[in-house]
Amino acid sequence: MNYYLENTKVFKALGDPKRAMIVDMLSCGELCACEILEKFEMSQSTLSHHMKLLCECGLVKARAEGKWTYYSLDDDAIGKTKQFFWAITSDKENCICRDKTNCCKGCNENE
Amino acid sequence: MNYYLENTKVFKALGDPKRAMIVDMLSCGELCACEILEKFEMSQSTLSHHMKLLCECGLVKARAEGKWTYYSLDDDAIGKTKQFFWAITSDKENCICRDKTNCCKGCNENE
DNA sequence: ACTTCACATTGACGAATTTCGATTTGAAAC
DNA sequence: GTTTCAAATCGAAATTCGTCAATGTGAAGT
Repeated sequence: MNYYLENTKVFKALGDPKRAMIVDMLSCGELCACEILEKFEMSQSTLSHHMKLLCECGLVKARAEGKWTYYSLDDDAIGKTKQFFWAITSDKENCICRDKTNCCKGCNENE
Repeated sequence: MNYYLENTKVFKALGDPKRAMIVDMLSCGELCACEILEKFEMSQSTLSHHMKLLCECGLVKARAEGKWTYYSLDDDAIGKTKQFFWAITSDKENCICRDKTNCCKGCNENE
């Protein structure tokens, strides 16, 4: 899959203030869905949807235990995201702005 | 304005692969709109819209010079974003998950 | 003044996102 | 086996987003 498309999924997920807040809550350790839900004024189905998005972008891991689902942050994904953010905001030798080809090709494609 | 809402605007802007790519291009120095447009398959009005979003979230600065508009990254905004990302993904003493109040209040409000 | 050029703005459209209530699933408790 | 509980899934409604063609604006060139 395309480099930018893949890496921006995390940013898209963090672009919602409630999801950013959920990540903030998980940064101190694993929580189950019901514990997270207590802090918000949203329906259970809405939270479930947000958690699915956070899992799909890789930032959050889900662990089922009995009736409960425990969520926690994925350190690898966090590290990769930091790297990507650093990469696109730092000067470098082989900057794409110096790439003579039209580099938009594939920027929006799914694979 | 609310802490999360304010800081997630940058992530929302970076949630689009084309905008992330524009930031990547600007990381090596100032560029005018026409230089950016060359690299993409999008209309001029669409690019203008993307640049407006990047400016509104603070990540990009615009500088008018004659007919041209030059864009560059805002180092302060980049630093603040790194700090915010670090804050919501690192363990800390006063984690919001230990906050006994319903901390959703204001999470989605405009001020 | 008129034209041209670079860019911004407007208005419109389909696509994606956010949200909810209702329902389903799957595990535990009785 | 029935009930209960936690969470996921399924429509459906409202809103936001990405995109474009058309138009507006403001500076430079003629």
